[in-house]
Amino acid sequence: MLADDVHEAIKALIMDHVLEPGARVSIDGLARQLGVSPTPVREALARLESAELVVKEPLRGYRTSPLLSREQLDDLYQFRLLIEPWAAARAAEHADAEGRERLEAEMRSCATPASDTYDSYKALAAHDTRFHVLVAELAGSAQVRRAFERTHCHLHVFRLHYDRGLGERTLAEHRRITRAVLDRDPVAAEAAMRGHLEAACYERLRPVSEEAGGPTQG
Amino acid sequence: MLADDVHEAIKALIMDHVLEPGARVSIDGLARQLGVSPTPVREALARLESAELVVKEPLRGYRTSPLLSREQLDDLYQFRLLIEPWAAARAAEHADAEGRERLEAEMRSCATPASDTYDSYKALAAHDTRFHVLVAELAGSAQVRRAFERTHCHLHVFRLHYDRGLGERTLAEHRRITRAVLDRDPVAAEAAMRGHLEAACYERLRPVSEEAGGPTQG
DNA sequence: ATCACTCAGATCGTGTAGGAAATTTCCTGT
DNA sequence: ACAGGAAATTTCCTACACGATCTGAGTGAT
Repeated sequence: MLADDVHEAIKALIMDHVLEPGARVSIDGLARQLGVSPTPVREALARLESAELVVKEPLRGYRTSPLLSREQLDDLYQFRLLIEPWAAARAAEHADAEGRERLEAEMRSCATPASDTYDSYKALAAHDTRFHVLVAELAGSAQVRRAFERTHCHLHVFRLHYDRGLGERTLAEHRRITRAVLDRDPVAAEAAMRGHLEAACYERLRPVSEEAGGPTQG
Repeated sequence: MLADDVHEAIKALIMDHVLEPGARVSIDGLARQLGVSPTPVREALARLESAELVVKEPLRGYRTSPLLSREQLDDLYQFRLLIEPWAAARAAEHADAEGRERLEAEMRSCATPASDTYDSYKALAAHDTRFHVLVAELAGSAQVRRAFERTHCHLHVFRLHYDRGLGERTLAEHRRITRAVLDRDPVAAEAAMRGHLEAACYERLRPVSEEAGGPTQG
């Protein structure tokens, strides 16, 4: 299916900063560049628009979504803090043997690359994406999983700064969440996920405003 | 923009049961029926696919999304219970004067029609949709609002049974939530929203399984 | 006689090519 | 330097061709 290939190609172009945030996406230009006719490009862009990866300006064409503002990133992490700790707790409660094995396999696949190359970073980011989706999946709630996926949070964070916040500490935090899930300890899983997100949030939002005391959720 | 009109037209067809759940959606058929060429129909269907209102089977066409199963409806309300009480609390904390006025206006617009006609039911359902979106909006979190809207929960519930669960009690519960928000009482707003959703949930899922005691969230 | 398989016609999704309308850009004239 | 207008680019839709899938009849086997 050509339209699907085009869809993936454009997503990759956005992911790799070839199409920068806010850049105009010419429908004919992409068609020529990819060697196809405009029709499948239109279909792909229509889907990307529903996913909010591009925005449409009638009679003027498409642009890639702009970078998240400070407030929007804050809001994004607030949302993640609302659903992901909950998902981690439910995963600890409900994950079956096959699910726990998948979680262990994901962690094994990322023993410790941690080189400083761009590719290494991308691999780690891909692991991070898979890990969080997997936790949402193990929670047994398709709604929560889809809600998480539709935030495209890794894409947004990646576009903002693809050099910060992922490293050995991320893996250590993932291991802690994994351990709690495997131990069937919902309280520990929830706390570990909350801590993981708050660490990433503070890391990325630094300097962070010192309004009131205590973390986002209390 | 023709594609936008087609998009809205198809959404309306789904909403009004003209296109039944799981029904095949012919691309050429719709084009003839709407008096346009297939291209804008394809674009509209691509967007509806991203919104999960239709599903695509490659080389075989589109179908409207199937009805929600009991488990999926349960999952949907679990998700609503996760985000909407939170949103109600944040709305009570953060809503400004203009927001509170909009909430009051929405409630005024629905004094008490409550006739038993189909149109009356549709009007009430539309109010219900607007009310819940408005609460999410007043919470100040675009992520939560979008996550809620993307569930299309009113569409799904409407398709399952468009005759149950909406009535004077719904309005009374909305009033209670509104009062708590206007009183800037987050705890009461959260509790009222939780009670509202649980009432709707139990009403719709009856007979409900009697696993353990107490409501969904504990 | 009934059932299963095969093959042909029809139907529909998919991609291409071309033309109309609108916007943007560039040039010219004041 | 600024306003007006025309050319060029681009979006958007239509019309058409190709290929795959589904439907039905017909044939053969059990």
